[in-house]
Amino acid sequence: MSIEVETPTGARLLKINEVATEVGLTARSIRYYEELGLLKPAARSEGAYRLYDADDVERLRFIRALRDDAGFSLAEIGRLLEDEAARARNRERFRTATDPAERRAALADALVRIDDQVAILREKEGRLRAMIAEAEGRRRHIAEHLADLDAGREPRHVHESGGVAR
Amino acid sequence: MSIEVETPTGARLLKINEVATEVGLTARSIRYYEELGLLKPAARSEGAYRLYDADDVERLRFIRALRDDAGFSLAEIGRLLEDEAARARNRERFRTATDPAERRAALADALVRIDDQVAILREKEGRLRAMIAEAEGRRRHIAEHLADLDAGREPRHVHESGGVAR
DNA sequence: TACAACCTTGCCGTTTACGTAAACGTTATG
DNA sequence: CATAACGTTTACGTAAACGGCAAGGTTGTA
Repeated sequence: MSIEVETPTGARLLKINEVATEVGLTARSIRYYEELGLLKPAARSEGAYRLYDADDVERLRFIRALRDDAGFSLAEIGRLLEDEAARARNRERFRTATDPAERRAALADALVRIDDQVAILREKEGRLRAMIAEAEGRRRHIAEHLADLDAGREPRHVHESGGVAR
Repeated sequence: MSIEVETPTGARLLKINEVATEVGLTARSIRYYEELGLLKPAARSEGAYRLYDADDVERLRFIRALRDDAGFSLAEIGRLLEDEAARARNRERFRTATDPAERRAALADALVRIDDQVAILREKEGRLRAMIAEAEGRRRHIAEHLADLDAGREPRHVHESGGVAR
């Protein structure tokens, strides 16, 4: 009996090592994330194999980026993405809603959550930019001293040899 | 006998808990960073108390920012800041150099290292910005669906309920 | 000089984020 | 239908980044 389960839209579902390769994680990490409630595979095979759809893959990619690029802890990521139970509820809520008002509400919720995510990412970006600005300040300071030296001028009061990076 | 050791420029040296409060770290963390070779206090008191100067404080602030704001591991921070032995060497090299060419070389080295730091921070910023852009893409996608719904139009093919954040 | 308030070096404990192996079930293929 | 190649759960192991003692020495002040 084949495992070739298909999603409603016809896309293939991936087994854990397939998604792992796809998104650049290990199967162990993915299972761990599930244990933490960060994501649940869209389905399980007859024999209990985890099966992931495109949406899961996207979520895993996002998790990885939040971890590697943004440097968030898994706990923070959990808060950012909300818990998996709510995700499943909202997913079903949208999929099965016959009432347009219901579907609208689900989308509106998703919008608010994304706005929160963007705000948090923007704040982090701001702090990073501040650090860069500071580092460039130190750079200018040193370059200035260097210029003074090259111009034969004596440094007035070299209070330090140049700040953090010596 | 007082501990009031003074730096060449007359500034007071701080004891570990004083710097800890100053930069927002714990004494334990600071000792751990020393153990990892991230920084060594400028001096020790007669009775072996750690004594930090303004330069150390600045370095600790930078370490903290790299950890909290940029999300680097202590190992990465170590690579970014180079090892403490080199720091001490270069510090002494600059302080004691009578020859301007020597001093120039020390400053030039510092400049190169800061440039590296800035480049690494910039790269991180780039990845963060990419994430933000992606999140905003998702946001637009959802907003569009929402607009369609509100306009009474039927969604053409709601392949998902909205991406990562549901 | 007595003493509280700090500091020192061990050293063991804890949380996070997985790695790794055991023992066993599942799936695709010849 | 045999079997290799994958998957499952369970559980113990580990590196990173500290927290928190204990046992003792140091410092500023009364």
